[in-house]
Amino acid sequence: MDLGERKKRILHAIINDYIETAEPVGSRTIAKKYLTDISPATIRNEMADLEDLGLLEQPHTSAGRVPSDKGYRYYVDEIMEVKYPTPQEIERIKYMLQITTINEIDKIIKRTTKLLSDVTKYTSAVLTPSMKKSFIKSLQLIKVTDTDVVAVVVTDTGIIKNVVIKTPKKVTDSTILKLNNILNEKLVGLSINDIGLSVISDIQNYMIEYSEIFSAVISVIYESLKEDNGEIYLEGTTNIFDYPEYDDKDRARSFLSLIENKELLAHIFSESSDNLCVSIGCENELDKAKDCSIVKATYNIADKNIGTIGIIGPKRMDYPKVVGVLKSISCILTEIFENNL
Amino acid sequence: MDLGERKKRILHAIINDYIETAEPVGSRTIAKKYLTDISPATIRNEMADLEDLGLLEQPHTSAGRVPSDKGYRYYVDEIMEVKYPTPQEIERIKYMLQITTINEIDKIIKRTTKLLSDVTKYTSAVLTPSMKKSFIKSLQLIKVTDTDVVAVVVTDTGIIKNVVIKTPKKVTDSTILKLNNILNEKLVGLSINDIGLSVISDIQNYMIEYSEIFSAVISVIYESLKEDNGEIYLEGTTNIFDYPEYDDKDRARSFLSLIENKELLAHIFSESSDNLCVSIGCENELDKAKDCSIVKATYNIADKNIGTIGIIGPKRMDYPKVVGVLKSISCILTEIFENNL
DNA sequence: TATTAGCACTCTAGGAGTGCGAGTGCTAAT
DNA sequence: ATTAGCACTCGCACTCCTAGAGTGCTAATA
Repeated sequence: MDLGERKKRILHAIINDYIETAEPVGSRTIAKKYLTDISPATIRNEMADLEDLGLLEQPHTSAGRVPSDKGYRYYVDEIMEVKYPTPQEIERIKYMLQITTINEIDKIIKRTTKLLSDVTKYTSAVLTPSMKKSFIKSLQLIKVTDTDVVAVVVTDTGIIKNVVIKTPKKVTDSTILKLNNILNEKLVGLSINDIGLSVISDIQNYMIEYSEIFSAVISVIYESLKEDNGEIYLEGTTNIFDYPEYDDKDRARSFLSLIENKELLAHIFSESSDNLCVSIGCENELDKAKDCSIVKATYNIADKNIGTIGIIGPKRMDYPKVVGVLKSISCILTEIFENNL
Repeated sequence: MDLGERKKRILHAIINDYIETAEPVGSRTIAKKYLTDISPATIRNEMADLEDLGLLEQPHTSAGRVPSDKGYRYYVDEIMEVKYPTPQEIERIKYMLQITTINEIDKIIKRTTKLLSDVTKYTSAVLTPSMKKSFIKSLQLIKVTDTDVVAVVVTDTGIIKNVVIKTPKKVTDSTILKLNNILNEKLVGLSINDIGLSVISDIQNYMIEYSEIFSAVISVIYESLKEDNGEIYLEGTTNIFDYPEYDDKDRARSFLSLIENKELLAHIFSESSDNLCVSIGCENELDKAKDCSIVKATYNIADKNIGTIGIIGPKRMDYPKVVGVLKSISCILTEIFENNL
């Protein structure tokens, strides 16, 4: 759909103004503030056209116009220019994320989340890599007591996971050593999805004498890894109160209850087809998310497109800025993880 | 302060009614609904007395009375009878918390949090044990790559913590083995607070040949454990929207921003002097918590009074129920951890 | 033919005015 | 000591009204 230059300019102006003021925009405002070369009357005619096309909406007769979901979509796809952070800002971001005495992925992720919400003033969410897409880099059993064993799994994506195992009978150091050797030999390099019955029964052949302990160990490890979908970190959840569209109690509640449900969020943020993805209002699958917008970008660990960072906010969102920030920060993250793993 | 039987009954009735309805309570209501043997006029006189004593407040002339913080305090200390869950409910709670294939403390804690908010309809918070109060039960280094080592610390309180260490030069398996042996021998049984310069330099004598790697390892482990204050889990954060006192946007915001700050919450919940503690309104140190009430109880792991479960809600809280539930569940938790560690 | 000025019309937000109901405190009677 | 009665207070909800913002249409203009 090509609108023609003037309609684009008008739509652009309306969306800019609405994003800034949260008030329906009238023709006079546009003519005065943005397009002094066109008269209000002309703008009115164009606005009526844009409304017919479904890009604008009128809350009621005699109110100004408000962008529709479709209008925002057109704006994001065809009109807006992404506002990237300045080189200075980029440097500052890198500085804030990188300096850390203890180089844990978790820490960097948490800081990123905070940074995102600070910079954008919206709610930010970051999803850590899921076990499922990772390969096992190391698997070690640690004997804590005679019947308590902890399995420590380290992946190529830097996740470290502990699994507590209560063994059905006492284990000795030498049993642990033996199990360790065989588990390492057989499982290192595999992904969770690769571990199936065939692999397990294959290993079982090697350890008939420990079969009882082995079964306990492997099933617990397997279950525990399988159910790992990555973790969600959130920041700036109360930022929505700054936006008048959430003055309404029910809206605020529905937004916050969406955000409270970590499984739901993990789901929303995990299905990352594109490197950057903007979902506006009704484009969101979930009913609860139908009056907000979600922008998400992926970052890489171990060359895999594996984690997601994102922003949840009102549809009236500063898309150019949010998209710019997310793109930049996802690149920075990828870069940091490249150098640190 | 002894009020006399009638005043107590009246205060009791007012608080009950106010907790139920959230509306200022008038003398007529009391006479009709609760104390049919006394006339409204008498109740009015008594109410005036109670107001003089600072136990009741009047939002404005010609409105009913509302309990003051002091009034709630008197109610909690002198009047209310704790409502414990029924034996059937206790059984159900035990059932819900205990059945778990993978016996991780984390899981039980998360379920407890959810359960608390489901049962009480308020916001619940659970604080996991802090490293600081725990003793090291096992400390193992795992070599992941030539320069990446993971230290796994297991405590008597069941916390498992991973510390990622980048060594300044390559380490061999035998170095790891040696370090492991010495660290275990020297540190197991100590608490984090016990680890000081003297202990560290003592160990250092044993490993002059590895001093470089050792320094890296010990400092990272020490820093990482030292900063661990336990983690906060929250559930039911949107429950406050059910309570009309939070219809007001600013109140809701201030409540939610209190809740958003995990460090603050951890602080509030960590200073547990008593086994059960009720803080009403102004009794809370933090300004942001001045218009809500916090009830918390401690649970034990390894015979140490170490974790906290709690409820945050409006001052108009169902104290008898909340106190009963918290007392019961903290006992159940202690019991579960006794049998499982 | 595209643009614009003018104008009648529509609709909402917000303020003023009003009556009702709930509740109180005081006084006098029981 | 308790209670009935009554005058008084105050907030809430309701209605009414106006001002203001914005539209769409029509006729004039470039």
